[in-house]
Amino acid sequence: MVPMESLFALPPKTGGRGDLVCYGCPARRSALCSALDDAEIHFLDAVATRVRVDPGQYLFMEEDPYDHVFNLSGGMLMLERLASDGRRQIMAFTYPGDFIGLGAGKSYSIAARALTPATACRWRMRDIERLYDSFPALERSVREIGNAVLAATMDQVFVLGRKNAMEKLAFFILHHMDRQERLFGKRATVALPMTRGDIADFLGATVETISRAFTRMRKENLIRLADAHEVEVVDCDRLAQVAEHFDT
Amino acid sequence: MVPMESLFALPPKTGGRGDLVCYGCPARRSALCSALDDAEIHFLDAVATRVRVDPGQYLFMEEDPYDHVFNLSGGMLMLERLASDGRRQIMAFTYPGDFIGLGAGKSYSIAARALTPATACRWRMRDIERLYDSFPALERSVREIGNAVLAATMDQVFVLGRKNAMEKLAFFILHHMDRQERLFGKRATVALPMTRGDIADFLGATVETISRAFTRMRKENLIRLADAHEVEVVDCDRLAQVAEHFDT
DNA sequence: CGAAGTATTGACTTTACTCAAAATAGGTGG
DNA sequence: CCACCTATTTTGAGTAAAGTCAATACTTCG
Repeated sequence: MVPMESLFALPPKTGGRGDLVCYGCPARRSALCSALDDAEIHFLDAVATRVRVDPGQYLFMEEDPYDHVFNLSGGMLMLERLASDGRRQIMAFTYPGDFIGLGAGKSYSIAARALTPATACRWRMRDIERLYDSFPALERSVREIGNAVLAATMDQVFVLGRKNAMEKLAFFILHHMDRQERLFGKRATVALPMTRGDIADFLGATVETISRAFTRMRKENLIRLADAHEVEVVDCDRLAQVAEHFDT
Repeated sequence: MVPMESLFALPPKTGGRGDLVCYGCPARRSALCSALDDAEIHFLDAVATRVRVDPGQYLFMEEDPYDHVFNLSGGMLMLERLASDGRRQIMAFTYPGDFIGLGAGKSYSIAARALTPATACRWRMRDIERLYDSFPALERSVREIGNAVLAATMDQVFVLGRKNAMEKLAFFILHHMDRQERLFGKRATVALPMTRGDIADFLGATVETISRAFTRMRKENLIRLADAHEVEVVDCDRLAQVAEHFDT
């Protein structure tokens, strides 16, 4: 079994080619950075700050003034919203290459918290907006990222509004399998570094319901669990069917 | 009681000033169109088609090729997603001035269906994208609209994932009160032209649960119902408290 | 090794769903 | 304008899925 840590490895401090960190960055081909070519990327690099967050720590919190955007280069974050009475909703789990900081208003409406050790590039909104003027492709990329994030959020709305516990969890596992295949290639297991509570707060359920759904999937031989955070999908097609429709 | 129809009145066929429909359009100050001034707006007008949809009819459907965007000028639409087994999730109810057509991929991921008689401006995506090159402010507007829509969709995620029936409905009524106040000014009642079933499919519940929540709010004197589609909010602050937290 | 956090399981409760029926509203044609 | 038909809304009664509370097992990490 490949240790999960290795999947979310942090990027090297220096690039492989030339002198720019960007050249060797695992997020170089991400939706944001790929908008600029190797000749242009140093404009983005010049106004970037590299930040690092340890598990459990926040990249930003809900009330922080909304004046920076980020591109995750290594590790995994979760974007969460907390209500005054303690109820929590997780909006997304983010992977290397993901752009973070889409929003409106004067403060963030979500907090970004590290699930694994993570590194990100940070830009002041003002600097990014100035770059939009020089590189329209950059603004186009951000707009398209926004469209993709919106589409994913609408998927989540459907799942939360209209799916039961088994369907929700099947959707969740398949989503992460897909993301991890794209990033790391096909592998034996799906890594789920978040807790059962985190999954519950993403899917609009309770820890117990999620735990029972895992157990049920295991018993019905849809998945195998090496440990709580390593899921082997036994029958992908059948799991996809479950995600589509499951009745008792 | 002001008839609901009048709120969603369709725009006049010709503008009030000059020869451009845009000049007299109720959506002239909308997030999209206000990106261009009176001198520039004719570039947008030149490639626009005006379309009209009757209640129950579709502006576009889920499978249609995704190659047009719209700006609603009059009436109300709902954006809905349908699953193969008949389950439906409504993503939004749109008001005059709303931009419609944010998304990703080759076909729409939602359908847009008229709730009242509605009119909209339609543009081919290709034409709009060409205008982005000449008017960066237009692309900026669309990007910002996307951010606002994403924020609203995240609110919906929280509501669906973490709120009970009474909280959901309180949130829903207050949302539409707010939108209608902004558009039409403060008025005695909130117009809800959609059916109970539509509300249920927006809030991730059933018709019966929504109907019972309305009845309960009426009995607790939070609202009064002239008829099923005209809600008078008796105590706005208390309704806001209910939206925040309600227990039995 | 012990402590703390996390995960699972069990027993019971509750909220919302389902099915069914009655009441109400809306629209059409006579 | 009224009667009838249909769709919508409301209400009731019973059920089921998920929530709550509590105990136990398992991990991780100092």
